[in-house]
Amino acid sequence: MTTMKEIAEQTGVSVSTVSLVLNNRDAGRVKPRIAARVRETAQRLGYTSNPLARSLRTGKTRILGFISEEIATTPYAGGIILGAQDAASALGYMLLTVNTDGATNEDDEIATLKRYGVDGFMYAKMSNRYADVPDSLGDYPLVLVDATDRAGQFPSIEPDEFRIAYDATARLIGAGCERIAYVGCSEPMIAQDGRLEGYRRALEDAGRDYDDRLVANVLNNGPALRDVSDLFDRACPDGFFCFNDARAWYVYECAARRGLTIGKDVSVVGVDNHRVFAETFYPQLTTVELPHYEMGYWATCKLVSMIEQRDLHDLALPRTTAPLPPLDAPIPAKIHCTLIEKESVRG
Amino acid sequence: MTTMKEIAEQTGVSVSTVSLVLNNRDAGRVKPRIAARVRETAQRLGYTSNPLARSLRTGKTRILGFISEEIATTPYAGGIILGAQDAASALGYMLLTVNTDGATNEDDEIATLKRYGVDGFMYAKMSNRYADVPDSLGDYPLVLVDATDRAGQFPSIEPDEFRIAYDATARLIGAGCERIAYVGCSEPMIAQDGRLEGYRRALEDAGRDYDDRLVANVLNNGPALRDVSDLFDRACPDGFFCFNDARAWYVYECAARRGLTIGKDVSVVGVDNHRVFAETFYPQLTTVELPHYEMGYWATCKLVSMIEQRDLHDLALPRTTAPLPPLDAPIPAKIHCTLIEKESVRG
DNA sequence: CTGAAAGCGCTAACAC
DNA sequence: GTGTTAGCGCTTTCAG
Repeated sequence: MTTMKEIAEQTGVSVSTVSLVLNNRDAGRVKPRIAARVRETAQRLGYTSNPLARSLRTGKTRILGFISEEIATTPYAGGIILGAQDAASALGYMLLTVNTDGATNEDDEIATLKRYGVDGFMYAKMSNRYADVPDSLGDYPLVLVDATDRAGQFPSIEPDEFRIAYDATARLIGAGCERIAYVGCSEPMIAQDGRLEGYRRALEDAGRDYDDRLVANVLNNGPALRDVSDLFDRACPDGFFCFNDARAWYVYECAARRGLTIGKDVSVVGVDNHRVFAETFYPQLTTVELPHYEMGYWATCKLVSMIEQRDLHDLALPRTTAPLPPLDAPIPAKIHCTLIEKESVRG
Repeated sequence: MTTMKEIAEQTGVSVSTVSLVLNNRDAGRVKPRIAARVRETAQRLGYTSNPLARSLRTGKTRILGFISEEIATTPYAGGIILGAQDAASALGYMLLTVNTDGATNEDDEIATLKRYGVDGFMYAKMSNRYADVPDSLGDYPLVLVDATDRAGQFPSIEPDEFRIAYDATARLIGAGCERIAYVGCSEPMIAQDGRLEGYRRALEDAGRDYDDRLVANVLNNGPALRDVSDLFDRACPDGFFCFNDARAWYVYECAARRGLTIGKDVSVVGVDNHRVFAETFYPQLTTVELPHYEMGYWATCKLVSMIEQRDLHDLALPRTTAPLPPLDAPIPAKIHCTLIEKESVRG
């Protein structure tokens, strides 16, 4: 690793001059000719800055702490982290990712991240819910991902749950379904509340009555299969909007047991259906892919914008081949899905 | 953040003394009484070391670089990372995780990790295969995870593929299956080669002939379903060993279309079957859970042992509630699965 | 315009 | 036994 000192020696200038030039603070301070020579040697020697040494003076490490509680329990955590990493990489940051199982070790992990000098934190949940931000995070720049701060103190990046459900239900209506069911989640959370409301509103806007006999909110466990089975028996739905892939699987299973074919006898729109299913077994299936990657990406941009006091939308410099959809605009999923940004109250 | 300087001032000693004490290098160098007072103020002020400042002198950051190529494309990446993080945390390290999509940005990401001063690297694949280690990693401590270095230069932590298949097949034999099929992967890789061999050997050890009409090696795509379907038709298997969950799903689907019940008409042992399936729909199913968490955990221990020149098995200090299985010994899965450690040739 | 000097928090020779 | 000193790589006054 070449250092500024080496560049200074080889160019015949002082370290301070090198520092000025290489940080682009040389306008009107260093002679262009000298600056050029410095840059040239830096180039030649393949200089890259040592962010750790820099941080000792500046107090900024360009490291971001990413806190997630269920990295291992869902297949979708990866998407968020990937997006966050790409954005961080494009913006010259690194991600220090930690996992907290419940709240037991959370404060420890946060303390460790602080020791490593992170400039800010992302606090990610794997399904949109209200979250209590640990006190220890209070004095740092912080963005919530797929969650909302219950206290309204911190900004967040989350999917537009209402619209997901509204669009999904509208599509089922458009497909000619008469009895559209919603298989939701019985835990209260933003994702569930927003989607139930979107489902209801889409029905009402189409001049139909909301009928709670068509709704089954279940957990992801044994009794769920029976509950969904009951839903089939009591309401004979011909269309299903499913909260997530696990819920959709109950529907597939119940349909299979009744000899009903997905895409022919019953229509299904699910959120985050596992690709193997959607593509291989049920090509008729309509899926809404939650914008995990985009959430991670935008959350990182947001966080960096807070840290550097820059405008959020100046920061979107995707390095990925596919263009990143703007916040609050349709993103490329099989059904439009919108990302929303919630500002903090105090913001 | 309190510094050594503050501790020194408050205790009335010099910074060097504080440093000696707090690094436990005070034996016979600092008076016990003084050492005790230093420790006491450190405690009182809640001192935690600044690893970045330390690294400037020592050249060691206690940061590990974790390189993975498909963090987002498989639900299992999380398990490996989680295990790696837990081990790192227990050993006083942090993980800097980067994702490389193919080889395009790999060298960039590696360079960045080096700039951040990582002490060593883990290079993880998401299914056991031969890997070409990038040259840029050559001069660092390195452990491969779920992969083997093609050049045999670097150590690796991987599952015992042969034994997975051997045990799975033996279980099917024990369950009374007469015509046991293997639904494998048509890409050549360690996982596939080892499992096919384990399957074959288990049959032979039971005095049966290997019959390639009972084997269908497929990709995870459209034609796969037809190939598995053909397997059903040509060989009428009553037992299946499946390479992974995607392969198992083809079997479920084919069985369902023929009115066959899993666990009654056909027995299935699959690797990494998705939990929702295994537990909710097919409780009769036997699954082999790959030890993802353990791989990440042991790989980290191995890497740290190389960095610190300590014995690997002194390092296993699991912080998790469940005890971590030793290397090369049965681990708690529904079928025993063994982890093996491959030493580097030069090691 | 450029360089010398101080210092971020810490470690490690080397004096005393 | 303990303190002084120098220095890791970098930024940032402040002289000149």
